Amino acid sequence: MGKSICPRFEKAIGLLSQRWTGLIVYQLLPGPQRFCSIESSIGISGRVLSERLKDLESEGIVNREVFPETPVRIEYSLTDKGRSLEPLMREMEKWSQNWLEA
Amino acid sequence: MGKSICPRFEKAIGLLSQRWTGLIVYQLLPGPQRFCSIESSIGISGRVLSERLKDLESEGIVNREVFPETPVRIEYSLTDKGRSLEPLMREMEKWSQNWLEA
DNA sequence: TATACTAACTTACGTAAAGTAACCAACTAA
DNA sequence: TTAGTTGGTTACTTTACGTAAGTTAGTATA
Repeated sequence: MGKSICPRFEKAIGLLSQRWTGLIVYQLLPGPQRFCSIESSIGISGRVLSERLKDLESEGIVNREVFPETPVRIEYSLTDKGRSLEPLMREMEKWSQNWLEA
Repeated sequence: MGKSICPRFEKAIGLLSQRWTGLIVYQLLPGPQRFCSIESSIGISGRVLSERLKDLESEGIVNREVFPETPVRIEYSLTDKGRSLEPLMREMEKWSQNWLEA
């Protein structure tokens, strides 16, 4: 009954508590990457990566750019909204360094 | 192949990208809460809440204390490790305020 | 001409995680 | 004796995810 949580916060945590979403954003922080590169670097399946990238694009967090080369190159990058998640990611890095063991 | 992500970071993001984990921690930030209170405040099912609280306890993030009253009262609270997630939660709050619509 | 190669997906199918609802144990109050 | 409380668990259904094969478009090779 006492659902007193801010709906914006709930949406944010809903986004980032979806499997892989955080890692995809983290992986794009240094710069644009293509599909196969993200796929192999974080170990996600192509099926789910495709799904996540569409979600993130529709949320305005990720941008998709097509380069009609051969074979086609498609680059995914963070929008301003996506890059603004960097402080959060840095906090996560800090926490993991301070509180988790190697 | 290029799995260059720090294993500690991967573990952290693995924890927080499990559904409900973030909301449970967030809900415990102000202080101890009992099972039914967490359940109703975030809208999680009892089955999964029970599962998550066990996980979080075994990760040293949440503490479980039994008060043998009638009916029994069980309080869940954050450990130091759990409370250390507060900066991350605050960043999430900030981001949601700045970038998501109501 | 036919076969093969690449990137970026999509489809079909099986397994794992989560939601729903009913039930249980222990204790007390009516 | 019946009912009510908290903090669960169990059985079952639905949704999410993983795996592997197939698709499309545009070359390049034999």
